[in-house]
Amino acid sequence: MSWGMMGTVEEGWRRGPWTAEEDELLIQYVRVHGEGRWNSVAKLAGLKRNGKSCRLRWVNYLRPDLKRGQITPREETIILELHSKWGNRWSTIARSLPGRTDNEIKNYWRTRFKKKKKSPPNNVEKAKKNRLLKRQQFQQQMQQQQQQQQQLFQFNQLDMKKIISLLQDNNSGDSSSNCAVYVPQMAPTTAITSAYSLNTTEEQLEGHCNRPNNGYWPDEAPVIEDNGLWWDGSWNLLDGNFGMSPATETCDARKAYFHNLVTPFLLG
DNA sequence: AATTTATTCAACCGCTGAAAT
DNA sequence: AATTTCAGCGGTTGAATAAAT
Repeated sequence: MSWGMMGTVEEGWRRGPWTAEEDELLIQYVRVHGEGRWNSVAKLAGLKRNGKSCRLRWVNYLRPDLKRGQITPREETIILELHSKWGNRWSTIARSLPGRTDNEIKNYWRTRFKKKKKSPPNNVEKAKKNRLLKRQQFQQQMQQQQQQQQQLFQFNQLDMKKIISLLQDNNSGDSSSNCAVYVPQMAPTTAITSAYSLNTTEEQLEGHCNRPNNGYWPDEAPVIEDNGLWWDGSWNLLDGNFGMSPATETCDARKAYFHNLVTPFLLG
């Protein structure tokens, strides 16, 4: 089937690129009926599109919460990291990138990171240089982020100790309370570079998906990392805020924040 | 300026699993 | 319990566009 038949009706359904009018009909439909029940769109909205096509158009293009524009370097970092963890589970990866679709992420990864099948011989050297440059830039970026993370982590550990000692002081009046404090430990550098180190080859990039040997994937929900951090937190961490209150806030405000953070972990 | 080649990405397909009948 | 319907997923295609020759 070629796009030469685009827009033709086969078995009653239109195919190919959507027109502005069709988009408007679909938007109206969702406005009235909500998402879902895609197979009734044709009947209720007067669209000659099958449910599958309608759903895809909405999910990948018309949804109001979609983020337009290019993938940012930070989003790219997340994509690479999550792909190294989950492989081609695009929808899982997309859940950690609000406003981005699995299709978008899949296309992005495939066009930028998937090994090229063939390069014209005279371009081989040029391509190699470009790749090396990009890899070095990526490595440099990662190192900067790691340094930031380490600094923040050290700083936050100090802060955390102060808060904990304050809390323990507060509780010391009650000798019967046997408090145990859970302090989340974080590896100084999360494994963002795990699959993308300086020596990473493109072959490794393509086949680096570290699926467990037992062939069984960990729980899909991309919520909690091994080190106990949430991905939301990781984004903030990359922002340099470590999932905390903004840098402009006072130390007291941060302590209050930490108090709230730590209190749930106080046992006893 | 014209042609060829490479890249991007919207939209499709087949498949799977869950829910409904 | 078996069948059908539906939503969602990942892989693939090919038109449009950009870059190279």
